[in-house]
Amino acid sequence: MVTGEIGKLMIRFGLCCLFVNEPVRFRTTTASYLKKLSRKSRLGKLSSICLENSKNLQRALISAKRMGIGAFRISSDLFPVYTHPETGYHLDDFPDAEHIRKTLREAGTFAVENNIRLSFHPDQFIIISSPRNEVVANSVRDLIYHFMLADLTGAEIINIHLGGRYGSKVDSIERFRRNFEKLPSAVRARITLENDDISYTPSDLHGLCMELGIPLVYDVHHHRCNPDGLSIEAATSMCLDTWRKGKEPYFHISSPRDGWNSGNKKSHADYIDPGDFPTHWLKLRRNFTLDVEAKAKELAVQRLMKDLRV
DNA sequence: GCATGTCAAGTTGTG
DNA sequence: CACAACTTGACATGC
Repeated sequence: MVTGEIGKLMIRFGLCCLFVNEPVRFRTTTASYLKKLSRKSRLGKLSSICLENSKNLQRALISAKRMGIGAFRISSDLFPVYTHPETGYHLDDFPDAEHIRKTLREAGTFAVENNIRLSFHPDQFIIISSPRNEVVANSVRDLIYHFMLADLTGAEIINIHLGGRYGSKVDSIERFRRNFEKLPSAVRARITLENDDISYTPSDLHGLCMELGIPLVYDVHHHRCNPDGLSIEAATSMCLDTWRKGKEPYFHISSPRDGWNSGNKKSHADYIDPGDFPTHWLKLRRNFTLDVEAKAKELAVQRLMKDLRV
């Protein structure tokens, strides 16, 4: 059983990228270090990091299964600095390329067999709505990198934000719409959009998502930081609209580290305050996945599952 | 061996 | 105008 069961409702709890108490350690490196190495030793080092990270993904899923965690967000750094302009590389450049592919496919099979959903959440540099062509081009490249990993592991979701405002949200949404078409259709099929904590609310994104067929990931913490006048109930149902039947919606939750009355509501706390979980969600008639964004990682997921079963 | 400084990228908001 | 915050630890380096 990978889902929390509350009455008839099934909530699938998700962990983001890392564990604090499990023997799962993802390695990384930096472009400035790689630049000092010859091409051969550079590729050797990267190959061994990527292979180890792929094995760690398997370990991560085994741990998730044991804990009843039903979704896992894979770190964008699984293959470090893959799209860097100077030290970027391709999987086929590696001595261990086939071994890495096999390891990632096995992780994907394990996820399917154990009903664990996989996703990616590329970071803040991926901006499809930027007025700067170079930023858009880099973002497209990075999304294609994410797609490669998603294809190997079977991850169904690549979740991004709309981007900056650049003085006009309406114009920026229009640019997103145009630039989105530049993505290969296989990549587009995995993209979701999430409301953010400073600019784009569920109301801002709903029309675009409906038109382009992009599922809207509802982050209730961001909605509280960056409200649009909609109640949580209304925003939830607006986001659910964008997920076609049979596709399980994603929600995100977190609690503010310094409390709701502080100047800084955005930083994430170690754990989720159960009071921040919208009671309305317990009455939904649809199953959903809830990614828990909390610093205590799997401990926070386990605590929230326990708190909600009371 | 341990402490420390560094790390590719964009954008916004604060001081 | 400069810098921190999103996230975020892990690594190489230097003592």
